Amino acid sequence: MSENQDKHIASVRHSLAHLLAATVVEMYPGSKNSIGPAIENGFYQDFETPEPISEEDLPKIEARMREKLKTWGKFERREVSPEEARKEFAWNPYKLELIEDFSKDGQQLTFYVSGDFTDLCRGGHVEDSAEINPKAFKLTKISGAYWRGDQSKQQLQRIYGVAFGTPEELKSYLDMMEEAKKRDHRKLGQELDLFVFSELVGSGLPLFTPRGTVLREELAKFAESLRAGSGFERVSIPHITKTELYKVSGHWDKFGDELFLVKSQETSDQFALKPMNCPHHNQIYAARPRSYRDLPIKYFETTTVYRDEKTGELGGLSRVRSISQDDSHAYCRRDQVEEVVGSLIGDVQTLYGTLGLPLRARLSFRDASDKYLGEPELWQQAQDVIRTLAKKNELEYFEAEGEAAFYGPKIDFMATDALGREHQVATVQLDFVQPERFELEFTAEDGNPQRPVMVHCAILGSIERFLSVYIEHTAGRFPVWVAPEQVRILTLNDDKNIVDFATTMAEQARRLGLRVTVDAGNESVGKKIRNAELMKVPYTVVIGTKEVESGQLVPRVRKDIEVHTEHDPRTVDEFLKTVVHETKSRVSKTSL
RNA sequence: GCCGCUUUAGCUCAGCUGGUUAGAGCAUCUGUUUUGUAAACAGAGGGUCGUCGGUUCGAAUCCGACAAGCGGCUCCA
Repeated sequence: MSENQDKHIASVRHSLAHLLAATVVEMYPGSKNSIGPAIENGFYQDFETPEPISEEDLPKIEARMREKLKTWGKFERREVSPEEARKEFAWNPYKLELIEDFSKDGQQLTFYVSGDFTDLCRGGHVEDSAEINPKAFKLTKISGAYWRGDQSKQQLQRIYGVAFGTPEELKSYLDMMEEAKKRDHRKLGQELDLFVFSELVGSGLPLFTPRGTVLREELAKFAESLRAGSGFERVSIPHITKTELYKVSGHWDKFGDELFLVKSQETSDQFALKPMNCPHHNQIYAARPRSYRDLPIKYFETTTVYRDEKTGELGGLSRVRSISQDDSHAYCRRDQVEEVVGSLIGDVQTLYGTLGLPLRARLSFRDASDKYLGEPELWQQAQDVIRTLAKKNELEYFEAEGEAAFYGPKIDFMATDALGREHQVATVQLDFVQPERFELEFTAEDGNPQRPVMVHCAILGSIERFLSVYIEHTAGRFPVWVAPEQVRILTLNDDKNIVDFATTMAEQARRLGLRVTVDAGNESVGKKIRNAELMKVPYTVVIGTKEVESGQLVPRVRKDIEVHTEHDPRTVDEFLKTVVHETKSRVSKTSL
């Protein structure tokens, strides 16, 4: 899309926000519109309404908008004085507040009039409302939003709409949303039996079933193997700590309200569930004197942290209160930062490359403000290193000034899923502050103590959140190496030879480390195939008299998997060997 | 946390304006059937209608509180 088209569609969306405001004010007397900009894919408008508007009212409002659009006419601009503006909007406290703000800054106030509706607005509309295609917009949802995004202020009702240049574009957008709904990881989690929530356990605390646990473990194992390859050593820490730890680290002030506190009945110490792992890992580092020769020291662990997130923000696996991380901390000398960060970037690329998720990197740097801790010279050096590595690793990247953490610059990775949606996933962060707070040291060549630089990294990030992305990306059709159930063996009937053959084959497969089940139930083959398909099992094998007699089988391969050779009959051994190979080498396309 | 909506069997959902033993499909169990690549047939079991409280002669249905779930709460006239 060209820049002009972008501009035009934004003005269409903005104009629709006006139309929406006019329609609601007309249909719900006493309503006061506040603001309504164009946003990605559409627009919204915030209202104070005497009665709550519900989702069911949207079609009515939409119909009335189309009606009004016919005679809506041109958008006419008029410059007005603050007095005039105040008079016009005496009924609307939100506009009055805006009028005060803008006129205080000496800005020229402007009205835009179209149809029978006048609004305070700085502009950016279509010239004539005939440019708005009445079939290319739709009101979608309704929600609460605070006046000026401020929790302490009046809560308004926000009505959202989507709008495009043509009905076809609208349709393809709505189809995409439909597809996203089908792939919703919460729905698939239920259908594929991956995880559950229990009211007794609490919200935001997912329980993983055997199938879901396989997913977690396979992905974590992959991340662990990359870590091992990069010289990280595994450590293990308890999930609680005295709160003292966070007072030293500085997290107490920052994370205080997200902390789950744990009370001891034995001692007077106050404990907390860990909301992050670095302070614990730091204690392992600090437990003995370190030499420059020992560095970099690299600790790694797959473990769970707990954060008391706001209940309204929880949802499925995307936002949980028990967060499993593949978390690592490397302690290194300044001259080792490049090597350490470089190898982590490589690991991130390997993992996402294997999973088929394209990456984009945001280099989050500091700006000129003084909220950042640590020597500016060290920052500069670290940011240069990051930029150099981004180039060297051929990352698709952009720099974001002011996005750095207060303790150091970082690289945030975003993955694009099969529906084109971008999700923040892996992160590599430099930290100049914690080594200081914990007084971490190593003895340098000259015998003097020095501070190490800390590098935090999570490749999967939060495993729960990653799973939500990955389930939706694959629509539950996991590659063979990740699939909770890799092979399902179906029996044609309950003939003893057939059942024995199937059972023996399953045992053999399990000894090879494969995840296999036997369906010997009293159902038609068609039904059993259907069940296997619904569970998205990659390979299904039917065992009948033919197979028992010949010892050969023709596996049924899940449709999305690309098969590189024909489905020749093959022996059980040959088949299982292929699946084992695919599992070990983490291929997603079968070679059968 | 805040606003709006939702909560009926393991799952997906019916149940009109409050009125007798709350329904269906799938799943489960039991029979029959012995099946060749996306749903065989019959029967049975299963719900204190999210929880607690209220209104009423009477509540799944109306009201309130709590819990859980869903859509949002950054985009600034």
